[in-house]
Amino acid sequence: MPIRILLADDHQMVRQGLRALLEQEGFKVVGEAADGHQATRLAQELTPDIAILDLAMPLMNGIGAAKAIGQASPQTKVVVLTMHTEAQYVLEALRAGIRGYVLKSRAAGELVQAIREVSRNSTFLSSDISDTVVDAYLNKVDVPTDTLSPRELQVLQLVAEGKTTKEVASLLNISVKTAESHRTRIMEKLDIHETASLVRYAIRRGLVQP
Amino acid sequence: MPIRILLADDHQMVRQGLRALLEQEGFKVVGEAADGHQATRLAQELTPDIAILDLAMPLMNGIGAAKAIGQASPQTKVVVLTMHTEAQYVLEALRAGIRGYVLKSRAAGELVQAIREVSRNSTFLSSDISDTVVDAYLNKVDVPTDTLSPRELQVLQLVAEGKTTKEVASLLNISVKTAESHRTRIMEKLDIHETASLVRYAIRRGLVQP
DNA sequence: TAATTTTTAAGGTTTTTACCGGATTGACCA
DNA sequence: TGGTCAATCCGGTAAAAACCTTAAAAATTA
Repeated sequence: MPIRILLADDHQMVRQGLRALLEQEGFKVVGEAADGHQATRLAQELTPDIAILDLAMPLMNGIGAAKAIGQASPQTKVVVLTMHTEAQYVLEALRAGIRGYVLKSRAAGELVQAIREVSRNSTFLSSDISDTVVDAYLNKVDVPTDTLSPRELQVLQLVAEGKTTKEVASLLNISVKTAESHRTRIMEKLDIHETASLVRYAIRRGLVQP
Repeated sequence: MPIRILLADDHQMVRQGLRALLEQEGFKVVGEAADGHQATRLAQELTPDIAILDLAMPLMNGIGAAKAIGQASPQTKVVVLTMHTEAQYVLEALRAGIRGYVLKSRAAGELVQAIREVSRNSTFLSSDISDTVVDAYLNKVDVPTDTLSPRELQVLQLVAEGKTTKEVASLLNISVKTAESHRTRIMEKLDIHETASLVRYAIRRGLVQP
């Protein structure tokens, strides 16, 4: 029985390319998602063996999606596929429970290898990921953590993407007032008082692309 | 005789995926490049019919590569493949002599269509490209793009720094209304509709630090 | 279990934006 | 030299968004 895969990347063209590559290798791509929300919903519905998640996605980024999928479909193992080599991203992903971390700058063979390793319960990190990062994770060295709650991170990402409070509310299925509350609280916590600074903060945190 | 294609994108995995898709369609990918320099060299060496260029590449970006290829291999037609929908990217690309502009967020079919159109000397723009840009292009109207006036750049920077419109006005010794109309005009020019996107644009332009 | 944080929400107020308009200056061009 | 156009400037009004305060389930943690 082929390994069943969910593919999440915000660029349809990239997804189609990856699908072609993966199907050549005998994997079965059972679903595609363009954002973290959709990925989570599809993971719950399809319970794929592997979810391949881009880190930079709108509405909900890869980290958020990894956590959500861990809840919605525990048997699904997550492989992150990204351009980011920075330690911060890797560690955050590992803490979110991902099993593989593959760089887009590497050959497709690495993704294939990652899928095979992860699906037999091992882990896989692209060869460019420094050993120090892994050490840091294993030794549980303290890295400055976000004081923001998961929900707040979600709201922050959406705000930084340019969503209005109304849009945020409807995307998260909460009232406008609640969305407002979240944003107010984020600003309080971060001691930030304008949207522009919030956007810059979100970019520094890697929640959105510049 | 199949259409001969040069593929340039800084992510090997994406290139491999696109190659798979294009070869399924009967095109012949004769070369791959990971940056603008390499793309230019290969274009000169291989004189492909079509060069597909990502805009975001190291060493030399897609625009620079498009111009260089126009010199090095005049018979090669350039199709830009990117995630950017902003007017200034599109127009800049058009001015650099590109023949197709395709968004990565669209289906691969659009890239195929673009290749066919361009290779028979037509042009192709992805359907998400704003109508105003298309109009500007079709009417050959010289629409100002990133040619923000000095005053507008000033306002943009202040806005991106988190200054309120009121603060901008007082810093520049103009009325709030004037500051507002500057910002409105900036957004018009850039085809951007929220402050958050404006901030991200300013960061990309290097006007402010993230 | 108790304490705390998170997430949710509303009512009333203030601020900002969107959209309409027009005026002036200076540069460029036919 | 008169016309055009971009840049700069400013105002009114209606709508939208943000802000302030309060608060109560729900989830987490101690």
